[in-house]
Amino acid sequence: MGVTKTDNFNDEQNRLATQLKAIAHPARIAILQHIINANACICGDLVDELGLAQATISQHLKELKNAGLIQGTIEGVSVCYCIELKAWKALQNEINTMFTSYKDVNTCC
Amino acid sequence: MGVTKTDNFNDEQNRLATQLKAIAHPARIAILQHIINANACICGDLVDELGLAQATISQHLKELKNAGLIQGTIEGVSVCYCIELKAWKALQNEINTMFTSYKDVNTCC
DNA sequence: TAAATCTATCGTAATATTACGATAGATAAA
DNA sequence: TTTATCTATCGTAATATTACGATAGATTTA
Repeated sequence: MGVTKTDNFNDEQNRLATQLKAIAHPARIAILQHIINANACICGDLVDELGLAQATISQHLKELKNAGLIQGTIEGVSVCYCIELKAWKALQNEINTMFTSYKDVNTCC
Repeated sequence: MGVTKTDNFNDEQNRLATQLKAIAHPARIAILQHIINANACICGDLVDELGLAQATISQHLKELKNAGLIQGTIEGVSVCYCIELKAWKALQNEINTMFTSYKDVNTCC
């Protein structure tokens, strides 16, 4: 198969999984870190930085855009990408909620 | 292709991506939530809870184990799983570091 | 207008992931 | 010992992901 059985899970679980998948790739992590470090935005120099083909970078950027985590603005001939603060904070929150929901009570096996 | 070019990225980026991938699936999120909610541990009732085949659940558990996020203890005929606190906290920290590294300075596009 | 530059998309090949039935192995119960 | 119960693994089919060359579209420069 290869199809995730989305119906078996609730919306929250599916949405969180989708967003996590968006950042669960070294290239996309590197892209996000680069955008963050540049403080402002970044365009096609990601291609030089990451050593991946231009088509590949573009594809990764698209996935981050689809996840709503970044936003692109056309600037002349190039495109400037930056973090979408709202979605960024929201995802951070959701992840944190999951992680902090585990209280270490020594009742485990 | 389909092979991630691991060599293009540093160890931190690759490790983080691997662990994120481990939790970037609704079934595995549901499994983690279930383990957390049960407070102690959980065995094969995940099969009843999630509506996935036993082989599928076992496979997901294996991936979480491989990521070091859970730990299983044999208890008679069944196996009891629980969160691996150390790895859990470590991942939470790494993720949080990434998210908080973004300071919203209004210099973006 | 023509050439140059940058990015997105298409098509495609290689590989990974997801799910499940079948089955094996291990322990408990009869 | 035999049977029942539970979990892991194997094999496999369906689908998704990753990467890249080629190319198209859009804008700027010459």
